[in-house]
Amino acid sequence: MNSTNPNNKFPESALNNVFALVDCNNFYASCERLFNPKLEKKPVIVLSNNDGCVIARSNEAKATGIKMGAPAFEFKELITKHRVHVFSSNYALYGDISNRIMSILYELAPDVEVYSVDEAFLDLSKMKFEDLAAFAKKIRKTVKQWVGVPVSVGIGPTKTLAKIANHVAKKNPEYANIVNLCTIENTDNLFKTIPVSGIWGVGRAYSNFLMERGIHTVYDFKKSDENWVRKHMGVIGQKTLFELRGVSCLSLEAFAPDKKNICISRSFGTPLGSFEDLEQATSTFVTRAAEKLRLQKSCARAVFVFVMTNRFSNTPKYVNSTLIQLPVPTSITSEIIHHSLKGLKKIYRPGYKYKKTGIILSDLIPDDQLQYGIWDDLNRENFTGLMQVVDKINARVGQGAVKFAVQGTKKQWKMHQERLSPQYTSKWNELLTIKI
DNA sequence: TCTGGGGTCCTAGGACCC
DNA sequence: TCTGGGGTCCTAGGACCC
Repeated sequence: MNSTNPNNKFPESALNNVFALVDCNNFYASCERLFNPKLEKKPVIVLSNNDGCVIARSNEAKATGIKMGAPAFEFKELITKHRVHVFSSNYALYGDISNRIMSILYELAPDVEVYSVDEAFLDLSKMKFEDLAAFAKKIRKTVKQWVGVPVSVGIGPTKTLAKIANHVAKKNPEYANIVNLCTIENTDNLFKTIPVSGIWGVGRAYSNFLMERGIHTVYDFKKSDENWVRKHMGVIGQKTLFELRGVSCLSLEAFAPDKKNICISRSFGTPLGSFEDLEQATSTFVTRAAEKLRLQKSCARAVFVFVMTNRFSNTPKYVNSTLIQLPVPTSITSEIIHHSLKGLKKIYRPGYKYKKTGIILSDLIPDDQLQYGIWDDLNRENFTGLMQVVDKINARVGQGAVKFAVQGTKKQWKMHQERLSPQYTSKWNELLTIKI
């Protein structure tokens, strides 16, 4: 390992830090409720693409026994029996609601790290200790009042502890969605009641590993030997251990770094057999990925293309992929499509029913560090200008307003979304109308 | 019938070099 | 009869997150 790797170093002590984690309660389900108040107190679930798996559940839905991440068809009976309201995922809606919530947090707190669509860390180190509880209440109240989504707030001296605090706040109604570990007398007693799997950074594999060795709770893990943890869980596990002991190893990252890979992939509603259909899907994926690429002002040096048949069915299976080095780092959609389709041709085999394909743009570099090849005969300036115009039109008129011919118009590969709610906040013709 | 999508980081081990 | 050692780079795979 590189000796300059900063990951080996821990601050001596960081007890003066205070972090908060603000996390939306059952976010997607709460978003669906916003425009549909009849759903209050009713079980609500949201499904993944193609209406496949359960990816969000209201508390009432959790109580019915519907499992997170499991295929929806396994719960058909429960859904009917408990009259669960089912929605296809509506990412345009959730993204917009998320932006509104985050902008409130930016307004209320000095330093914010948007960690995911429904979570943000706040650095409250500069805030007076006695003001923390009131501040957490203010966050909850403001977000609820201005946007309508309930949130939970966990506070602690490290990010990992703030995560745990949030976990406790959500699981135990008596805390009313706010837990501040800094003011709890004996956190060890609390930690004895939380399973080790509740720790941020301890997933399924590690929690099985730990439980087999008698480490069942957060408390057990916190008391584990540092070197043993380092040996079996690497530097990340060691950091987690330190964080649980109150030593801050993970700082607030206010600025999201550029992506190192950009991936677009989809499962198809109906499996595809023909090359033309896959070609249309693949070029559409490249188009979206290249938009994202240009948004962060990067160019890709390679593109990875993959295809696969349904891994669950008994039909003939085929999985293949190819990595294509682009002759010149580029963000020009047509150029990346050209190379991707060459790759697709290489791995396509007729006779299979393809369930999923995708592309990954990789080896990304900032677009101001380009080195053009000597034999490059493409007029890059013209194409870059064209891309800017296309991006502008699509941003204004709507995604896909201007397309490449190869993307086709039939969209054979479209998803199943039988229970999609309207884009209440981001499409003019789907705005909510209220009759008075 | 029906099983998501998009990311990151770390580590071990092989290739290669001197 | 002998068969080094240290370093870098790359990749695949495994872990995690939401």
